[in-house]
Amino acid sequence: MSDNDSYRLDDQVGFILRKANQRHLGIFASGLPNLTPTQFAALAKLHEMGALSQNELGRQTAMDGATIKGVIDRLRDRDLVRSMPDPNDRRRMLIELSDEGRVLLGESVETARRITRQTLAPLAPAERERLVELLQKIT
Amino acid sequence: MSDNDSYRLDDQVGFILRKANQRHLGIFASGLPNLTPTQFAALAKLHEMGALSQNELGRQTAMDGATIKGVIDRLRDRDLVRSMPDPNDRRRMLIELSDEGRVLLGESVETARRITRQTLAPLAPAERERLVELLQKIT
DNA sequence: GGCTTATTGTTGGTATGCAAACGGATTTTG
DNA sequence: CAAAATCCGTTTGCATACCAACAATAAGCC
Repeated sequence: MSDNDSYRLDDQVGFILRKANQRHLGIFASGLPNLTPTQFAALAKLHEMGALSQNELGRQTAMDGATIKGVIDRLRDRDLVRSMPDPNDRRRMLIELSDEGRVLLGESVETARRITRQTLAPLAPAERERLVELLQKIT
Repeated sequence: MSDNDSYRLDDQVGFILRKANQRHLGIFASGLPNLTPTQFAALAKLHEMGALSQNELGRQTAMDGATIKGVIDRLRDRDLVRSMPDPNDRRRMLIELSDEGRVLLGESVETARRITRQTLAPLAPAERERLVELLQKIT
């Protein structure tokens, strides 16, 4: 039945997805060396939505509780975000952008746009929309 | 100039790429719980190409030297691969599939195919080829 | 041959990322 | 209202990932 020799790793979507992601991470690291993609995502979401609980910020940025905690810890160590207990729910920590975080984000957004363009540079304009569309569908 | 409020994280290809990859990793972990995607990639490449040096295997599977080392160490601990010094180049370690590794790979390939199908399930057949094609281009 | 350069594998450091378990707080439900 | 279920943040353990630095070896060049 199953012909093992016909399985080519390089044709598998998971492998290609991992490589595409790798390339993007490289571009990101070159463009914004002092912010990781997840750290930037957290700052960007806080700017979009205002103060959020830690777990809620994790959901908005596709990180589980254990991961978002480390990200927030490192951002707080650099004074890019502040955290304070939610007065309405004693389980929650409210996370908000600091002034420094807002400034850094502002300085970084244009570069972030360029990173997106650079990642999609090998594609024709119509293909770029198509790729994003297809990726959205499998998410 | 740059309107910060028009930057939406959810539209950025890097963020979507990360989420798509996350979904695939979840599917993979459900289907093949005792093998990570990178471990499977290493076994599959060794089957495709025969014995390889450690670094060369890393290049074939898109892992840098530090990463492939850990993967090989864990595979060797489980006797899925063997490693031996290359007689022609004393810097190199030759890595090859063990019989156990070959058996496990054989048992896993059909599931791996299913994982690929499942990852692409939300797409129509024509879209699946298109997505893989576009991802290849940005790699 | 000898010198420079490149390659190979290793180590240490930092940062995701997920699972599982936990105590505390809140919400749901009977 | 009390018990059960859920949610919150935290910790631990494991496995990628990349970078930078390093020693040993090999390859290239004059």
